[in-house]
This record gives sequence, C-alpha cells and structure tokens, in this order.
Amino acid sequence: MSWGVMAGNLGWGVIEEGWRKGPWTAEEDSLLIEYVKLHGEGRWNSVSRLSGLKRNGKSSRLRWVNYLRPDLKRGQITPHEENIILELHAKWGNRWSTIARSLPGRTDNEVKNYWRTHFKKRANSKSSPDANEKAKARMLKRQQFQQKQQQQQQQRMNRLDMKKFMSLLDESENRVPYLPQAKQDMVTLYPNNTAGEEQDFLYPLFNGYMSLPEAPNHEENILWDGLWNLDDIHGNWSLACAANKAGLHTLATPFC
DNA sequence: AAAAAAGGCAACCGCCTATTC
DNA sequence: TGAATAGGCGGTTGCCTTTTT
Repeated sequence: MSWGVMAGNLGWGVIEEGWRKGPWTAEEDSLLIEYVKLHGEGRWNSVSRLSGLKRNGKSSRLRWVNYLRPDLKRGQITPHEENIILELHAKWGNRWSTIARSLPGRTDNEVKNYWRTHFKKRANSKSSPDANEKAKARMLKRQQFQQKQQQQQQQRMNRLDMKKFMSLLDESENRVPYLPQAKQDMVTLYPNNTAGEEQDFLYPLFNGYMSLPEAPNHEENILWDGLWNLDDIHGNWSLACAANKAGLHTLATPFC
C-alpha cells in the first residue's frame, strides 16, 4: 500500500509535530538501514538529524529491532519454538523480551503477538469447545505443513559435506571467537574429515553457524531447530557449547 | 459470491529504568 | 543529587488478510 493511501486513512500515516507515523515506506527503511550502517545501533534520537528521516527515535529503534535487523529470523514460528514459548511463558509470564532472548532471531513483539493470537484465546475458549477444536485443527494443519518444510530443509542440508563445513569454519574463525574451538573438536572427533555418518551431527552445528548474520549463505534462511537438540549429539558437550556460543551469543538460556 | 468474523501483525503509547550532565 | 534524556518493555490499537458463514 502506498504512503498516500495510508495517509488517507483515519489518523494513520499522519504527520504529527513534524514526525511521520504509521507504516514505514521502503525509502524510510533504506534511510534507516543506511544510518545504522554508518553510525551503528543506538543514538536513535539522532536518526532524523543525521539521516533526514522524519521519524522519532522510538519509532526508528522499533522499526530496526522488529523488522530491519539483519539477524531476524523470517517465517512462521516452528513447533519447537512454540514449545519454548509455552514453557518460558509458564515460567516467566509476560516477560516477552526475556522469552524472546531464548529464541534467536525472534523479537519480543513477535513472541508477544504469537502468544496472544495462538494461546491466549485458546486459554479463554474453555467455555467454547467447538472453537477450541477448530483452533486445534488449524494448529495441527499448520504444524504438519511446517514439519514438511523442515524435512525438506534438512534433506537439503544433509547434502553439505564435511569439507565445506570445515572451510566455512576457516572463513569465519577470525570473526567468531568460539569457532576455533568448534573446529578443533571436529578434527578430534572426525579425523578422517569426510562426509557420511556424521551428517546428522553436522546438521545442528551447521545450522548454528549458518544462522549467524555474517555467515556467507545467511540468506538461505536455514532453520535453527537442530541447535536445540545439541545434547543428543554424540555426547560431546564442549563442541555443542562452542557451536551454541557461536550462534547464540545473545542467548539467555544457559547451555554451558 | 458476498458479507461478517476472526486472525495476524506492524506500529504506537505510556510507563519505567538507566544513563548522562 | 536531581533533572533531562534515551532506551527498553509490555499493553494496546488499527488495518489488512484469511476464513467462515
């Protein structure tokens, strides 16, 4: 929808006290991205002065955090993430930012919206069994679709061989402090350095690496799920920790 | 096929805390 | 030490899309 159309709506997209409000345009996004490239995150109140953007600091920060950040994970919440949300919400309540820190690439806003739309109504619908059943059916359908997508993704990932993985570790170890240890552990575990039976083990590790914002193929939007089962991988905890630290540097959950 | 209802999500608001001066 | 400012968080709103009737 164009800005002009938006501006025609009731109070949405108006200019108030010199600040634009409402949906962001592609041009505004570009200006904000350029600003962050040049000045980094923070100093949000300087955005308008330094970039020409007619948005206040809060709006700019929110747009960056919730939408423009390069490390954001796109796509639907996976069943595994859903379980984490449920578990952590039961533990912490509506502390969305805390919950979101345990879901790499997800924002507090996203988690909050997801919980509100998927769980709050379910909790409230006890008096309406029909609605509850319908909601369950929809959820099941969506989960089946997501699982199918993940299987396809995993099949693609399994085509990666050990050599490629090691070369990617080589490329990135200058930037990611935990990867040298991961690489060393890989060599110890798999001295022959070949693909094959290790592939199941590589999958979660590689996922962790590929999900880093600076990873070369980040745009492939590879799923994180494997990382959450790292304790299953051959009992090598130090390697699991190394990979987790590399990928989950902002993660609050204490893996190690 | 059309209208109504529900779902989904981006964005705003107000409050609180941390930081700076 | 207190005021001003910036940043962060949770709650809420408003609009578009999808589903249901």
